[in-house]
Amino acid sequence: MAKRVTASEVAKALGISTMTVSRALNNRPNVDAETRERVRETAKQLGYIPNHIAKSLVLKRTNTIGVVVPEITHSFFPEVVRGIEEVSHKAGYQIILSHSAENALREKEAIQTLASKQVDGILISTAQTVKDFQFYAQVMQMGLPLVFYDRCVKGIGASCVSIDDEDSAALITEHLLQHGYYPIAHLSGPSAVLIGEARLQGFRKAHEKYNKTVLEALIVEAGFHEEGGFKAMKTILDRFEENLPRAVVAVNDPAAFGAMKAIQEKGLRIPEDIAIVGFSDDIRAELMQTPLTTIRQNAYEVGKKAAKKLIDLVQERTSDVEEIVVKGELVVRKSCGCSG
Amino acid sequence: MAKRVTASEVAKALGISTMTVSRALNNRPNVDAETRERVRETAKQLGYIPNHIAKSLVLKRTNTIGVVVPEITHSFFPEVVRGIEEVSHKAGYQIILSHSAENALREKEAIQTLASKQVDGILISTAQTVKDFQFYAQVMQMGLPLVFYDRCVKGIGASCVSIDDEDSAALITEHLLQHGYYPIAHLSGPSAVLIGEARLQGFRKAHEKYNKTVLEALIVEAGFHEEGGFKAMKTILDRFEENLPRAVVAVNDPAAFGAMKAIQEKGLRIPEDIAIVGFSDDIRAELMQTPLTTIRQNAYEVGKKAAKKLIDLVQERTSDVEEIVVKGELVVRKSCGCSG
DNA sequence: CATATTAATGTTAGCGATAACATTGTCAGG
DNA sequence: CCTGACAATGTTATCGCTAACATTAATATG
Repeated sequence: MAKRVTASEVAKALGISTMTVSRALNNRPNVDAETRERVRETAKQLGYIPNHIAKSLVLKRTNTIGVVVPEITHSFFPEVVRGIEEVSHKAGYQIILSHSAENALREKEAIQTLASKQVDGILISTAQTVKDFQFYAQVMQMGLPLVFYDRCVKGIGASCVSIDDEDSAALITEHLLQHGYYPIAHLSGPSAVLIGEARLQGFRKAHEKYNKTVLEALIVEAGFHEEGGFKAMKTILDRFEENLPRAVVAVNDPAAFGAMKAIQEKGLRIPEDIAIVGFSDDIRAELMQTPLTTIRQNAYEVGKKAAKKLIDLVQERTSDVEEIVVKGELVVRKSCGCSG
Repeated sequence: MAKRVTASEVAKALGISTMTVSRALNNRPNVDAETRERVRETAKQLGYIPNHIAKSLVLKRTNTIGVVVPEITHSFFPEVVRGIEEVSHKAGYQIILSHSAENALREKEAIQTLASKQVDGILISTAQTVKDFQFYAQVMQMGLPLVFYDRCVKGIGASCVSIDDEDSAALITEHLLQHGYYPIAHLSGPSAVLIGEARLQGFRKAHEKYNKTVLEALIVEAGFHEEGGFKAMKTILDRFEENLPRAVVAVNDPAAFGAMKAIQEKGLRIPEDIAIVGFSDDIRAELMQTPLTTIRQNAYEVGKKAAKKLIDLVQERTSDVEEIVVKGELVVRKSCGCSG
């Protein structure tokens, strides 16, 4: 590697001390205006690039934050990253991106590597396989600020930015109830996953608000994927052939897509015979033959808020533990039959 | 920040020198097996995390590569990043992700910041507004390896990994010619952009191969977006009402979507009246009413190959300048009417 | 048994920057 | 003209680690 120009070389070229060069380039006071100018010029001419590594070693601050993403491809996360990058960039921070690939071990390694690289803070969305939440607490005890986004771990004193799943699920369910749909089926997520649980809670909450009974038999576990949605919906269609629900709330869009297929295969019309809504505004939602009513999750906003919170912590502008919620937005399309 | 445990504290705890600790933890030879074990144990017990910043300062190597992405949201790039991350991670490198947002100035700043942070190399896809290619050359002269991905800059001695646009465009055009479609229109990209140019070349090449004349009037600039495709197609439909082309090769999928809308508004059928193909396998391509025949670009592979090449350069396993090409894959769907 | 060899460990210096203190020089005020 | 105050600059030490050389102790060799 061709060696880089250092501050002391700039100093030597000008016959002054390294310290003055440092002061001049960092806009410190007590530097003669003319000296400053000469330093700047010489630095530029010699192609001086400050060595941020050396700086970091002294200052104990890297202006870098670590971001751990469980799944890069899922369109939600790139949006989050965009938000993170936007805010970080403005604040003068760079991001080191790590991919845990939903793997607890890789996630742990990633965090350690980030700590080793002395990032000023970490943004993380936990991998699905993570069991040992204690580790996060340890990291925080080391004085490394940690903020969760999207998938949060509560009770360890970490701030957290997420989509309000419960409220959003309530919102979309209310939308159906309000338009007279009842009874409503729910294709639920895997029972162990928090997100699925929250959405189910929202589904119930909406019913309470409207004084309607939730028909437990109409809650069928579908998981997060299309096939699960298809199967779950088939189960419902078969079991309640004579007494079909008027509408379906799916735990997410892919599950809804599967369900729509099942409904159509049965020769039923959407939304006339059965209305259906999803969750997460998958890119395909508006492209379906019958565009899907759903909840748009503002991933970009999640990223921005999480980054802002982390940087506030890093810069000790606050030390509050917050649970920040980004509201979901109801996107009404044809599949619920409410638009017009 | 709670201060971290350092190697010398581990050393002190054991009554040995820092150097021995360093050697033990880095698996250097000439360390007594028992000592090594004791060091490891004590380090673990004290919660020692090596300071990679200090290490980098000495070794002049950060095990970090910079990645500059012009556009995070476009699904192509997250896939590339996934490929980069995959290969980098395996080789023990982390990535600093920068977003140029298609802005030449931001891109330049990003590169400088990355250089300042002493990344071992940079992967970059140029922002569309970049004019000053000389800057890349300067970066390389500083001894900072640079590999372009997807959008390349030639002639400055940088390696480059890209989709073979010309061949892919030829491939999909040939597919149409082979099935008897002629004449064929082309909705081209912005004339200044290399990618568009390459695809047009491929379009021509296919015609040559089949001894067909390219009808220049049927080449209309559409740009990369839906509206442009719509307008360009309308122009063609209006101008050649009596003598419509049998098929259309769009510069990319969004342009194709716009064109499809124009065709349908005109009351024509796809593919019966006019066949159409796109480029890039947008996620929507297979979800259209008439699923779109297109070229699938293996972004993941681009990322992997680019990262591999860069790391090879960084580790001086090679110094060859290569132009690596990832082949596009023809995805035949209904819109070209050739499937069955 | 003296010396060469090697394994295990220690010591010193330095990576490139900045903090903290030290030194100069200049000018105002008595 | 001397002194105090302050601006401009320099010096030294240090961040945490590792390279390179130095030292010690143990073993081998003739």
